[in-house]
Amino acid sequence: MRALAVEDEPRIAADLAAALGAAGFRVDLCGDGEQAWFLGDTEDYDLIVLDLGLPRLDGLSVLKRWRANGREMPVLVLTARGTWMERVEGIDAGADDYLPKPFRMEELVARARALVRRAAGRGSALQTAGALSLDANRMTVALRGVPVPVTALEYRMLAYLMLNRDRVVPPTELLEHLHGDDDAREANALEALVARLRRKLGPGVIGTRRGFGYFLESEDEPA
Amino acid sequence: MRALAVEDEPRIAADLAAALGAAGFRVDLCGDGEQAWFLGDTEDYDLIVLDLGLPRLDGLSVLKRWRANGREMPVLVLTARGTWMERVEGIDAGADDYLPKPFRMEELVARARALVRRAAGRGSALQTAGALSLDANRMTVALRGVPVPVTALEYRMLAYLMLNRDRVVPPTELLEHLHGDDDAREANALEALVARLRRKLGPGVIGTRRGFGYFLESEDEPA
DNA sequence: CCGCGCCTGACAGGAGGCTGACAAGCGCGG
DNA sequence: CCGCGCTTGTCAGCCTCCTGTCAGGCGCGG
Repeated sequence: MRALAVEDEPRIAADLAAALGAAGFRVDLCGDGEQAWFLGDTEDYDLIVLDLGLPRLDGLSVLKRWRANGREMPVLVLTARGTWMERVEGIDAGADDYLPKPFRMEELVARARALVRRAAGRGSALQTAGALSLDANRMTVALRGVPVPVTALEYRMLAYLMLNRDRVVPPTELLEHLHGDDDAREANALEALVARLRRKLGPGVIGTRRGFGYFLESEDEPA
Repeated sequence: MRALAVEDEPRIAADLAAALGAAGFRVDLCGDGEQAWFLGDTEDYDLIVLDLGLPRLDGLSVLKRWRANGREMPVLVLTARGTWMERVEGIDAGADDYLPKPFRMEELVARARALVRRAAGRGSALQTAGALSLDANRMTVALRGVPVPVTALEYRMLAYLMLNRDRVVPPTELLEHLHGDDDAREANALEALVARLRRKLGPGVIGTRRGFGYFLESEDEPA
């Protein structure tokens, strides 16, 4: 678990390093805005504690640059200037949490842990098959990274096919999974569902094995 | 949260009352030094905003008497004569913060909050998602920095969604969290709650994934 | 070339979700 | 102790979007 502490005041920096270190982080220290920006942009940190008052490059600018470059690591912002405007700016710049000085070290560590915990829960629920990817957390579907709007039923169908990839799933099994077994529906309902999905996803995603059922295509095999 | 505003100029006094009131304080007004001293000495305020130029008894003297009597409440001093010497005097007299006239009301409110927070012995903890920010200590909600009045139940709902950001939360889970699991409520109660919150927060904050649940929108993804 | 299986567009019924109104519960102040 | 306002669950109506059904057409396999 790596952490970067950006703080120009040596005493506070030392305290930060000690507290985060005791909490199990491997801590890098940095007291300069430009260096902080470089480190955060090139290294992989699990957490960054960022003071706003920095030499050479302001903390808010550093944060904005990171976010502009797509860096998503959790950032905990510290500031002595706890005015209303500062807060709004910090939030807009993409801070995940905010702590005004003075603060108790225990609280910072607690908040840092919460941030890391939250970040860990992100994005791990992604399943992919070919160009298709499902996010089980957000219940969303993306094709080649482009989000595709799907309904609840459509999503469940894709999820089931994803679960049974490299296998042809019979229509009866799909219907049974999508609805209660007791519910009797015409086979055409499934076909309509597949048709609607194919219209959204395009060809080469859901394949048909005539007489057997449906399956997810691997996409890399030339049609 | 009670506040006392000591200011003899009626227009400024009215502005103070309005701003502090909007910030969640219950405000007492007072334009007289002796009365201010009496109030501050006998009532329990969480914050006092004190103008220095007062009739009958000077603001600094009032402040000194309070401190001499062991009154520890946070005092924010206002003065038109914003010289350096004045400031030192104010701090020596026991002021916790100092604001020269003219000032922006937002800054006064921000400093007032900071004082109250500091007096409470802990820093405020902000969590943000998109344009939304929650203050876990004060149980307040702000949208793009603008405070939004929410009820306790509404706050808990937002807090739970914030805790599970980047995830669609099923209605059953939300209901279970908001009330005891044993408590059986109609699903419509949740919908009504969401509707009321959306009326306060506007669109683009609480999203719906039909058939799955609710989630906090990240501000840039239009579902 | 034939037939069956699958696909597709259109459509209507219905479920899920939204909203305004209302009333009971609750705390707070007088 | 009473009254008032705020909060919140419930209800009914409405609206949107989903989804099953139907009819017809295409195409693969024989």
